[in-house]
Amino acid sequence: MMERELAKTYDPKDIEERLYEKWLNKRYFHAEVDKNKKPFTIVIPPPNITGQLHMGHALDNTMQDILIRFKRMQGYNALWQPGTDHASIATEVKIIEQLRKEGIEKEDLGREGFLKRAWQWKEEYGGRIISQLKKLGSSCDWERERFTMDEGCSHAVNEVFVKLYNEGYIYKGSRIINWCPVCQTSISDAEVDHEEQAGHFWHIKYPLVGEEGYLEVATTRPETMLGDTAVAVHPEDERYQHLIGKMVLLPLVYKEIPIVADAYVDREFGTGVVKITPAHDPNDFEVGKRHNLPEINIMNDDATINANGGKYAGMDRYEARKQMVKELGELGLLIKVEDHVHNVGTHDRCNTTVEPLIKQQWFVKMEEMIKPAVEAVKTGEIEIVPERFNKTYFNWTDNIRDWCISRQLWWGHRIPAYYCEKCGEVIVTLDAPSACEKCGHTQLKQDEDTLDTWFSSALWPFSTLGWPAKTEDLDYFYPTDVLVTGYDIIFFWVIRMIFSGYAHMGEKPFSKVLMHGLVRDSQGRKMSKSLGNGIDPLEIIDKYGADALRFTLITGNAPGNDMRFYWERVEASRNFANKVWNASRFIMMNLEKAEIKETIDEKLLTFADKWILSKSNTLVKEASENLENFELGLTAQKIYDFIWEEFCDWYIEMVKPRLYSETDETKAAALWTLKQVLVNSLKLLHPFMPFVTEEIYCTLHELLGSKTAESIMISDWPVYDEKLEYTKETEAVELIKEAVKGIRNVRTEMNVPPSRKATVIVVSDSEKVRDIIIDSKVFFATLGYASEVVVQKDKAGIPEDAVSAVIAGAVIYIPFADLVDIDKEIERLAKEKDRLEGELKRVNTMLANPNFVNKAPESKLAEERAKLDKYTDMLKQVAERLEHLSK
RNA sequence: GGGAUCUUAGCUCAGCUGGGAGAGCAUCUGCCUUACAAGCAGAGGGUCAUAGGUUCGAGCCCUAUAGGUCCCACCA
Repeated sequence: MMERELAKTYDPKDIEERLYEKWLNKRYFHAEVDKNKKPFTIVIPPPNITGQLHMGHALDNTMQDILIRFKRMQGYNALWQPGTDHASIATEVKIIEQLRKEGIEKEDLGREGFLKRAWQWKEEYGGRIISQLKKLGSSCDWERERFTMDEGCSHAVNEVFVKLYNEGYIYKGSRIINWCPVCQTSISDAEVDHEEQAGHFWHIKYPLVGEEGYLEVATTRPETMLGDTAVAVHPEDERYQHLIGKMVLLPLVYKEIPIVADAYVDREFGTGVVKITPAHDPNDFEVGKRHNLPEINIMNDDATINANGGKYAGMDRYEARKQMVKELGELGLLIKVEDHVHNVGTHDRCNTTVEPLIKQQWFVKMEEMIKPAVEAVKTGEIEIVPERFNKTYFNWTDNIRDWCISRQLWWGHRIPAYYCEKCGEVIVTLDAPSACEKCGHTQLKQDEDTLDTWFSSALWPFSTLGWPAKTEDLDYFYPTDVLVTGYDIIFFWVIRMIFSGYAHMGEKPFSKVLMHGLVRDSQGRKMSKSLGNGIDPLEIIDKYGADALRFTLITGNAPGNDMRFYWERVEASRNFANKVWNASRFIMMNLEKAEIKETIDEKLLTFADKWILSKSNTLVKEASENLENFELGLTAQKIYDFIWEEFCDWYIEMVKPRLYSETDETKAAALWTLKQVLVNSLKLLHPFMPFVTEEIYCTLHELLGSKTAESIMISDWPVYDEKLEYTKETEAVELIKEAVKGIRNVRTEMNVPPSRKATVIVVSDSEKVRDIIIDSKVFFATLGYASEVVVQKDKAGIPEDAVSAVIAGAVIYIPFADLVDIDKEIERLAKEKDRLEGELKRVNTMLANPNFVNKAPESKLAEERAKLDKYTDMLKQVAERLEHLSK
């Protein structure tokens, strides 16, 4: 008796949690250095501790889990290294929000107090996303879970900072950076989104000094006038050449500023005159450097005008703009205002318009460091899949600018730089120095800033394995094998990990990068909080099970493409899980009454058995290859098709008569084959649907009294076996399938219900075909509702009123007497005739073309000739029938 | 401005190196057949965006055009 009664429908709820617990308890996810095995390593893109599992995570982690489970079964020492990211700015914003609700500002708490609060927050919520990943079935080695701000990772961060500083790659400089006035911190270029906004183009008169006239300057940000230190024209612009070197009077500020010549100016655009505000525009900053112009900062950190703005001081940037435009108008200096659509930089977190400001910040010099990273992708040492993302990658690396890494935040890795309060010496060291290296003064102050959150994630592939210590883990698992992530994160993370890998490990961090797209809603929109169109993966798991969710995310989607989410697709996946469940239930119901041996004598196998074994074997080959190439969707589809169509709809149906018979001597072979193919299929499916496959696998082996098979996830991945290529048997079954389909088709067309059995007469002049039919009469009875099967060489004795199905090599007659509608039958045959004539025309045209005959490969030629014979024969049969009936 | 990508059945999408158009859902017909109605059997439905080109042969390769989506970019 079966120890566990299998329910009629698959209910994931009963099962998933129990199995996950079991996997954890058995430590199947855990990997340790084992020199006898080859490693296969994936590092997780660490989710933010602020995060809740969303569809993107679900997709990303399902893909990783599929790969890691596949490789683990293949015998690799598979390590999936998990962890979370402190998410500096995201978390800090969250905590500030929380504090505000309590009426507390972060400054009230002070740095210490705030950090204490942040750590509390991390303890409370940081594990949430991890427990959600577990619900998905992720087989991460949780014993190795890391956090970007844990001791080891922080140590790695400091080590890297000090190293790069000493090598001259990290420098502190006064440069123009992107400033978010709301978050009150600098941000990197990658964190700026460009948003097209409708704005205005103000044309303003800048009067010439010492002569009549003015220069017309157009600007989108009039308030920056307060910081103008020059106007620029193109050196070869004839309109203005004579004015170069002269002065204009800056309106409202009443200060004389020079007219400089710079090739940066586009003569064609606007008036060909540009106001230069070095402190508030990155281009102007460059121009200013070239012409030694003063940099006047006119803005406070909250984007109000500062003391340099004279009477506008204290106003918000937009308020000042309004006021200044008004005054310019009154002074008659405003020529015109045009509507103008332009790109405005906004902060990707809070959507605030970013202000370019000159600030003292820390930077990483990129020019040299990026080189190996470019080279690696160019030479294919690192392969991005799909390849088209190479362009995205190079687009960034080719235009790389120094990376601003300092942030005016508290939650994060504090920059390990110390300033002597007496002599101002900057000391960058791993441990806080007790005295100034230069003057011996003991009052030192650590830099207030923290590091960009991506600074630590850039080190993730090796910091999690113990770097900077030379650990065995590092030696064994690094470089990792594949990185799976969304294409939206190439700049932030992928590139930075790659150059960091080369810089600190002297080696690439991973060999392949597998990119995936976004999960969108059913209308193709990005899922977002503000739209409220997000779908909670946990809700899907709750309703349909993790397997269904996983399968949905993987199928029907090409690598790197975005996908739309439909509940109907989850339902279809759930239905598939249920199909697998029920097929297994059926097989086990039969197995429990029988004794199954491990191996079987090939001679006992019928041709149907050999056919399905052959098909299953082919699937093993294709699935393994496709997985190797990261074609996850294609693999899933093939497994689905095989299980549902070939195995369930055909093989299981074919095998039923043998199972129900007490005397059939091939019954054992049928059971053996069922078990064999089922186990094979479950294994192939396991990476995609880990829970249902495990449950069935264990129940099955329990039933068979096996002690060894304790979990499918540590079982061996099936291996392709040449011996299982049964070509002859496969051909035979394909013929049977054609015949059965023909019979079913004819019967349905004639509206004959399955309850009405009928004699089937198969006529073929091929002995081979006749033999196959004779051997498979039983299939005609069960699958084709035949009461009797007659096989003959010619048409002798065929009743007048028989309907017929023509297949390659045979004609199948079914005499129905009363039920046959001759007109309908003629119509049907005429349609078939048309079809065959069409096919023949195509084949004939091809074969009549000397170019085709001469140039096409021999195999293709043979194929077409075979078709010619086949269709000619079929057409002849159909035409004969038609003629016969038309009489 | 540069780049990527998409346009295939009513809907959402597959279609891997060019060799007779596929799936899921939806629609229609018949079946509660002792694994599964979350199922079974059958059917209908597509000049593969348009125009050229390469090729014996193009949904697939090349060029152009139209429309959609996305990324990057300092035109003030």
